[in-house]
Amino acid sequence: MARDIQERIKKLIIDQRLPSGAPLPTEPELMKLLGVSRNSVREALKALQAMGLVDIRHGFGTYVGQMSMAPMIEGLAFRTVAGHYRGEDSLRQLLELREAVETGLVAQHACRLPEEDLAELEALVDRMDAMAEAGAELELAQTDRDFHAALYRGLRNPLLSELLEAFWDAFHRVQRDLVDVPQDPRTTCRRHRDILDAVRSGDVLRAERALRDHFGHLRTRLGPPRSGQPVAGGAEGEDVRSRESPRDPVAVGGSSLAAREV
Amino acid sequence: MARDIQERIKKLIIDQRLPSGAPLPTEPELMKLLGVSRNSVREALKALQAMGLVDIRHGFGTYVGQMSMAPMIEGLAFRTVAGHYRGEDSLRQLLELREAVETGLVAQHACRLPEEDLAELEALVDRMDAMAEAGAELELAQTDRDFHAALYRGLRNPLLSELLEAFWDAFHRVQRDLVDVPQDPRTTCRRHRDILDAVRSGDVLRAERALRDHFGHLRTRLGPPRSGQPVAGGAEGEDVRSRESPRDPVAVGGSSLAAREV
DNA sequence: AGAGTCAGCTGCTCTAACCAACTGAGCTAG
DNA sequence: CTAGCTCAGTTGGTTAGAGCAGCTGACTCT
Repeated sequence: MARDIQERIKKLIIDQRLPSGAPLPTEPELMKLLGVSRNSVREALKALQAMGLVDIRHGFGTYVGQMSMAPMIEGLAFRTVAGHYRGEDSLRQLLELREAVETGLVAQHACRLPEEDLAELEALVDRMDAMAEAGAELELAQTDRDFHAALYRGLRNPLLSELLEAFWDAFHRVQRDLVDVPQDPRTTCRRHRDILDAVRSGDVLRAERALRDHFGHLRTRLGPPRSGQPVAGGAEGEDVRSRESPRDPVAVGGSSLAAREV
Repeated sequence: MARDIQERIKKLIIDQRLPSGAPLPTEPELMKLLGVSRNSVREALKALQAMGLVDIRHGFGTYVGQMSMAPMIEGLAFRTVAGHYRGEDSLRQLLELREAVETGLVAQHACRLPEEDLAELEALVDRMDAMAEAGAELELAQTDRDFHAALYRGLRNPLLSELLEAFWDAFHRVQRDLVDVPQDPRTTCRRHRDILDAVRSGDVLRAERALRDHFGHLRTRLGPPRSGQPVAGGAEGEDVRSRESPRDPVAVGGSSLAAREV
């Protein structure tokens, strides 16, 4: 039934053609409109918020969300972290995903990048160099992200662009939290310049190779491949009726320390 | 603060290495554990459920979710439907996304598909033919999905496979609900057989072309391209403080009719 | 005219109670 | 003795009412 409430709110957004940012009915209004209690309305809204469909602002109102891929990053990052800790190769899978998509894309349109995009890429690589010199790790990463975003801007497909940026975000968030690899900024810069040069030359194969080298470099930094499959632990849940002892109470209480987001 | 509760539950899953299907503390336990009211716990769980991170079963308990891409389908489908109704080209963008990823992938590994996978693809195309003859639209679509899934199984990257299946699901759900194109089952079968033959031949370029033809065919069925950009309607929300009249109360009340999921 | 205050929205959290689904122990009837 | 039922006790689902917190806008005092 809670699911039903969500569906009805979604239907309301669809039927009214509400654009991103449009105000939704207030909680009391939704109560009367849907004929359910305040609590149910709130739970439905919370779920929709988690999916990025609505945007709730305290003391202000509820609005149609931007429908970005942000919640997907959240889910992907969590899935990756959880898998990593369970001994799966999730981080490598995520990197392979980026590699597969990006190399496929660059092969498709690398030869027809307009000059203005090339110029922007050039400027970005220059900025990366400068930041590598200055030792500004954070800004370097941001520029790295911008580089990859600019590379696929020419596709004129915002959905695709958002998705790739989402993958980038998820990967870097998890990598930053899980593995503490000593970055070599200069190498990173060089790889990106290689990619740019290859793209500028219009040589599709060379561009693909440069990109693959870049990802290969990243992959080696993840360390040796872990056991391909996880420990196959515990029959995948399936029918866990045996709710034995509810586990020793974990120390979750007041840990605002180590609130590293995960 | 509600966000904080979600984070702490996520942290609990991570820290305890809980696998999919493992039981989580009950709601009263979480209340004491986190020191918040039941209501807040429930709202956090609802949000996590929406992201597929936990699985709530009435009268049974709360469990760690399968972390599948299902919630992403939900979000993607909604985003696409909403965009479509707002005059954007969202459905075409989604199709282009599939095309870009799949053509990129097939180029990478089409030439090294093991014989067993080829045999499975063959069997699937045969089944598609049979279903096309029988006029079983639904089963045909399912087999179509299986075909595309089998095509990328050799990559041994479950994340990638799930994502592609998620794209397929989202696209077909939206297409089924939005546009009522008269399918020509035989053509669909032929296109898939072309892809299979090309892949079997080991000719990468031919495989890529076959796949691109397939998507091109789908694209033409979406009708002529809509205005590249949306109507640019209403400054993208941004700072909608002007909460004017809350809109005429939409008829959402008792519509279990037309509960077509959207 | 400008700054402060207050009433009124908004969403946020808590408490308490009851409803509904499911389990498992114990009872009853065969 | 077993098959089936019933009934307590668990779980999550829903409702109600109260008060708290953030924001806005108009009103008032300086």
